[in-house]
Amino acid sequence: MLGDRPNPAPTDRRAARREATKAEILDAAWSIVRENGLGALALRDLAARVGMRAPSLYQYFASKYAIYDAMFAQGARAGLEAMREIPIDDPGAALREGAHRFFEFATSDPARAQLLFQRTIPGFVPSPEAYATAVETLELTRARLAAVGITDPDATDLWTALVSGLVNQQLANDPGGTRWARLIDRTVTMYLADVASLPPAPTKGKK
Amino acid sequence: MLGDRPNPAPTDRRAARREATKAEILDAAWSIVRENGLGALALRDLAARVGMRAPSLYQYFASKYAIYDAMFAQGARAGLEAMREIPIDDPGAALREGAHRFFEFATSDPARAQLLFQRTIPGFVPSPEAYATAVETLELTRARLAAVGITDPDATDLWTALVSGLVNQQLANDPGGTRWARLIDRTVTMYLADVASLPPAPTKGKK
DNA sequence: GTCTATATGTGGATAGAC
DNA sequence: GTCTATCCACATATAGAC
Repeated sequence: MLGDRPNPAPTDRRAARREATKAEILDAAWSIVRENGLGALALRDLAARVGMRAPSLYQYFASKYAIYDAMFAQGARAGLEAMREIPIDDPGAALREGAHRFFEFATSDPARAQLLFQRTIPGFVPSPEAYATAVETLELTRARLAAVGITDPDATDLWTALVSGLVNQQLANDPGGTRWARLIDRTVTMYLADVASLPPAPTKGKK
Repeated sequence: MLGDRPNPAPTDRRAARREATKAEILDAAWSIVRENGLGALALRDLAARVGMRAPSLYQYFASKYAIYDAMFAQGARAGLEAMREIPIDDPGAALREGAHRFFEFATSDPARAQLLFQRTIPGFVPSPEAYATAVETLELTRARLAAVGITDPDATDLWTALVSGLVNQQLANDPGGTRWARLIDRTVTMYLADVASLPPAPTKGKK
């Protein structure tokens, strides 16, 4: 039996090296995508950036979609972390801070936003695992709203529409600028006034 | 000189036939795009739908981008027409009707919305002529807001953010549903209250 | 004049040599 | 584990049949 396994436990070493290479590939993918747009990711270019030929990438990712999926997971994780640990001073402040952080997260990297929030790559659908992180972020937002006393589903949907609207207009019509960023506080104030003016909305039962 | 021009004036006939074929191609392109997504437009498929081979399309459009551009122009024209002739009963009603019409226009055809409002095809930029129609629609909205007494640029930007936010959330998270459509009236009311509560904003001069 | 046949270049992806 | 060679689908361009 001696010598049957020439590598007693180098498995973790291999795995670590492998993970490092995958990370390197993903970094290169992000740089391409940020430079030339999300749709401009070509495996040949990507391979060249990490000193490989295109087919070698298939040792690390099963397909181009798998690369997009890993990028989606990274982006979603970054978004979740950006939204974590917001100090709650008063009702309005927490929401305001949340809006600012999300806006900053989304507009600071247009390519990432396109990957996460628009379904723009033909045929690409994020895997359940990758998507779970995105859902977690939404849950966190929901919880934050609830902490402020907002539990009405309509009010929650309205909130997401407001924030996403500001982000979208900023990205589409004034990328890199502040035309819609300047409207965040006003929008939050407007939203809070609206929610306050409406009845708490009965949790169940029609009319 | 006689006989030099064997076709004295069939030019308009030819032109008419040609335009008809172009229209037929565009119709087929829309149907493909609505079925399989905006990015799924392949010239082979498109040609097959109109009984041609791919290269023949180049007799009618200089490139694939030219097809997208013609589609963009058609979409923008449809949007402009959808927003025209809104009866102005009272300030709120006109805005409300405008929001509903735009929402309906944008959400009723996701592929068209993607072409018009998201820059999703790599390398495609609408021609100035096609884009002019889209700008015209925005001007119309601006004029409608002005008719209601809203001329503050910030208030105008806020309006577009609100409407686009509702549209985006509807398309992204509940396509074909009414989850955000139901919030249009509430959003308009909220917006009008906000605009009314703020000072008219001095047209010029800082502070 | 209109379309077909054909060719080129660029993608993603796979098989097999080393 | 990385390479070369290759395949297939696609957009695109040109030559020539009808």
